[in-house]
Amino acid sequence: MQLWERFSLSFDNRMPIYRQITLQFSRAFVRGEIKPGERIPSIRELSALIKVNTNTVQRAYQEMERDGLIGSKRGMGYYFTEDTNMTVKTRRDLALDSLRCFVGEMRALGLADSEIVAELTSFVEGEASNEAGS
Amino acid sequence: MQLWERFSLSFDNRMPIYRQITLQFSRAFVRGEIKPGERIPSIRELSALIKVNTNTVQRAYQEMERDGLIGSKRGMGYYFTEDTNMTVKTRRDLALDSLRCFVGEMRALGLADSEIVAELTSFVEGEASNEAGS
Amino acid sequence: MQLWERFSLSFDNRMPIYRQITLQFSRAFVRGEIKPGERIPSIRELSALIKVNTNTVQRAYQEMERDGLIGSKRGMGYYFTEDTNMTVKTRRDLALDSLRCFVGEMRALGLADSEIVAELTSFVEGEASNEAGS
Amino acid sequence: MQLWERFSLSFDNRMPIYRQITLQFSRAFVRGEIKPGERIPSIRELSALIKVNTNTVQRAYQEMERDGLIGSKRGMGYYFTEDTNMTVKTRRDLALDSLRCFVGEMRALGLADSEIVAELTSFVEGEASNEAGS
DNA sequence: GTGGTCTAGACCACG
DNA sequence: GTGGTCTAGACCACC
Repeated sequence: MQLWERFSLSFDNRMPIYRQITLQFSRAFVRGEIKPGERIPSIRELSALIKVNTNTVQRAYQEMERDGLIGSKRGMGYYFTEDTNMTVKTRRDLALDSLRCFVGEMRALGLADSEIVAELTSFVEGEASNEAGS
Repeated sequence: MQLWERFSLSFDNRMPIYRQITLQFSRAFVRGEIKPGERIPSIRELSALIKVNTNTVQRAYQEMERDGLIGSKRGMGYYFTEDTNMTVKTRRDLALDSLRCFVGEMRALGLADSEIVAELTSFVEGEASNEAGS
Repeated sequence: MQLWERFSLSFDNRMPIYRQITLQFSRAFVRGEIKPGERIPSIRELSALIKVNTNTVQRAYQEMERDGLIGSKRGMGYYFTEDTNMTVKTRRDLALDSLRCFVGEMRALGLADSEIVAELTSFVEGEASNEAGS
Repeated sequence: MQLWERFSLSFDNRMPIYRQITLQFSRAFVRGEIKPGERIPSIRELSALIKVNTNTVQRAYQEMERDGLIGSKRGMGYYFTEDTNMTVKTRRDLALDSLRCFVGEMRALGLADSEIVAELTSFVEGEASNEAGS
C-alpha cells in the first residue's frame, strides 16, 4: 500500500485541504518515508486517489515548491528536493512552530515553564495509562 | 491603564478577530486578572477601544455567553460569571486543547513521547538563556 | 481616471495574466503612483475593471502578499505595505533582475562589458532620433 | 570535450528546454565557436548527451531550421548555414531583443534613459570589483 | 460588502 | 502523459 493512499483528509473547515496535503507530505518527508529526490504522484494521480479537485492538489504542490520542498520537472512530474539538509530544516521549522505556539498559549494561561513541562509529562503518561486500561 | 487596552490583535488571518477577543478574555480570566462577577466593557466601548467593528465584538460576546463565561444583565452590560468553578474549567479546557494539538503534531513528526518532553525542556531553557544574554 | 483603469494586459501567452497584474502593481508602487498603506481595489472590483476572472486577480494578490508587498485585512480588502523601505527594495530587486538577465545574455553573445554599454547608449539614442524623425 | 557537452540546461520552468537549446546553439554560433557549414550532432546523439527527450531536440532543430540557422542534408545530419551574413544577423536579432526588453522594463520602473545607462555601468563595475575581491 | 477555498471543466505548452 | 493557466460559479467565514 502506497503512502499516498493513507493520506487522511478532514473536511471540517479547520484547515484548508491544500494545507492538509502539504502537511502530510512534510511530515512523511520528515519521518523519512519520502526520500530526497523521490518522485511524488502527478497532480492527476493524487487528485484521483484522494478525491479532491486537481486544482486543489495543484495548489498544494505549488506551496511546497515555493517552500523549496519539491520541484517540478516539465512534463515529468514533481520530485522532492535532493537537498538532504531540507529534511532536518523542515523538521526543525515544524517543531519550532509547534513549540512556540504551545508554550505561548500555556504561558498566556499563567503557567510557569516548570508547570508547562509538568502538564506535558502528566498528559502523555495519562494517555499511556488510558491505552493500557482500554 | 485598563486591561482591555492591552488587548493585542493580529490581523494576519490566522485566527478570526472575534476568536482572538474571546481568547484574550479567557486567558485574563484564567490568570485571575478578571474576577468572577466583574463587569466588562460594553460592546461599543470595547469596539472603540480596540478599533474593530461592533459586529465583531458582538459576536465575541455571544460566543462567551454561549460558553457560560459571561452573562448579560439587560441594560446594564455584561458580567463575568460568578461561578468560581468556571475559571478552573476554562483553564483545563484551554490547556487540554493546546496539549492535544501540540503532542499530536510532534508525534506526526515521528517523535516519541520522551523526545517531545526533551524538546520542550530544551526549548524553554534555550529561551531562558537567550533572555539572560540579551 | 484611476490608475487601475490604465492597466493594460496582453493575452499573448508570453506572460500569465496574474503575473502581468503583479508587475503592473509593482511598477506603479516603485514609481510612487501607489503610496505605502494605500488601499487597492477589491478582488471583485479589479476583476470587473480589467475583465478577468476573480480567481486570476486573487492569485495575483496572493503572490504580492507572499512577497510582502501587500497585506489583506479581513473583510476590508488589500492594502499596500506601510513599510517605506519596501518600495526601494522592490525597485532594486526588479532592476537587478533585469540587469542580470540583460548582461548575462549580452555576454553570452560574446560582448565585452564596454561593448554592452556602447550598445545600450546607441540603442537609446537611436530610438530618440527615430522619435524626432517620425 | 565537445561544445555540446557543456550545454547547461535549467529545468526551472522559466524557459522551455527546446528554446534553451536553440539559444545555446545561436550563442555559440554568434561567438564563432560554431563555424558556418559545421556539422552538429544528430538528434539522437544530442538527446543522449544532454539527457533530454528526442522530441525536445527534434523541436529545437525544427525551429532552427525554420529560422534558416541550420539545414539538413538527408541522411547525413544537420549542418549550420554557410551564409556568413547569418551570424551577424543572428547577433543583431538577439541583441535587439535583449535591449528592447531591458530598456522597456527599466523605463517602466520610472528611470530616464540616462539613469538606465548609469545603472548598467555601475552594475558591471560592481561585478568587476566583486571578482577582484574574491 | 470583503477575502478564501473548492469544484468542474476547458485549453495550452511541453516532453 | 505531464504541469500551468484561466474561467464560471459556488459556498463559506468574517467584518
